[in-house]
Amino acid sequence: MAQDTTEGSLKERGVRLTRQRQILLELIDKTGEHLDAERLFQMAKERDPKINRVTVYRTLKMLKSGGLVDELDLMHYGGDQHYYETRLKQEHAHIICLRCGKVEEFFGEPLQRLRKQIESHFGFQILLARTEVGGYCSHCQTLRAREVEELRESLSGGARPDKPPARRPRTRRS
Amino acid sequence: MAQDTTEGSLKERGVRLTRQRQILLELIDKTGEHLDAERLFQMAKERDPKINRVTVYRTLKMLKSGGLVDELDLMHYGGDQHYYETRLKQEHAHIICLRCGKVEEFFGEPLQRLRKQIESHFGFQILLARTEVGGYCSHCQTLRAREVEELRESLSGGARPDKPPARRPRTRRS
DNA sequence: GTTAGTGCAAACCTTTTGCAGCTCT
DNA sequence: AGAGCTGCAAAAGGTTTGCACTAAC
Repeated sequence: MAQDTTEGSLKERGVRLTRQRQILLELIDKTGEHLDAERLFQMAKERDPKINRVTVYRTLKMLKSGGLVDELDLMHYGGDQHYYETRLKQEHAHIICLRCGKVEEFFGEPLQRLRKQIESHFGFQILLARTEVGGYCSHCQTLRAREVEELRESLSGGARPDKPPARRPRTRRS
Repeated sequence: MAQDTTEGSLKERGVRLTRQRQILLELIDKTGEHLDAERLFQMAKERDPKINRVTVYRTLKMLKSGGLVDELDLMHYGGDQHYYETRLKQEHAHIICLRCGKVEEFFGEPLQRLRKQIESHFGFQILLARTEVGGYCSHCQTLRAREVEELRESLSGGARPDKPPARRPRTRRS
């Protein structure tokens, strides 16, 4: 019987529910984080060591074009990969702290208002929407101010001219 | 004398205004389209055949981290590259037709409202914001309906099971 | 039994990096 | 003069593709 999940939605369309897809769907639906393909692959490998990275990409592509997941890039914090999340949740914006990387979700009504304005203003039929916001979270604002101050001091002291923003180092593959 | 442009802003920071940068800045500031790195490179090459693709990437990176341009991806219509635009304009959302590729810009006040809500709700300091919307423009909605109908007919006729969405073919480089 | 889906290897596109030489200021 | 920038070549990261084999229905 088709459940009220991504899995159910696929069954109805006659998409085959392979073991690999079951694993991936459960990870995407039940994991509370925003996963990128590589991370998803690593997690899936724990349940099926034989699973291939390509299968992850193909599954994500299928889910995306089927409107079952949304693709984000979280302002490219951490690199150029894409992140994925189910569409089971209500529409929301993503708020990314550019210093600590924390991601918040915003569900307020201004989003629906914006959506409706766009639809009526252009006579546009919206299929996907995505709002991403980058900046400093309340916690990092003070820390950031301190960093800037220290930077200024070290400059007059004659030290390094600039500090690259904290980025996740590019991951090398096995 | 520093003009009220991206160029002026760079001079004030002591960034060198090389010939290459002048070309790129003018293209970005004055071109009405959303350019990706490759396109920008091709256009720049017409004015300076010696210019290198790497210089384009480095300039874009510098402008982005300096807050002088915004980076978009227009819902990955046309591929995985990024698009760039000056920040001289007021904040706006991008509306992309997934069928014809046309990009509209939305400047309405719901955007400011959304921004303020997010700032006050999380105590967040916004540095960048980006809203991208994909769907069908008013013109393509009817055409799309017709396509779906034709697809249905051809299916019962026993023809091809699916039609890949119209995508710009991946460009091979010289 | 069919046909969609998988794994593997190799390709692809976009972007970044190291380094020697050039050029703005 | 000298730090900052460029060009070139080469690499990296993320993703896609071709093809023979496997497994879901």
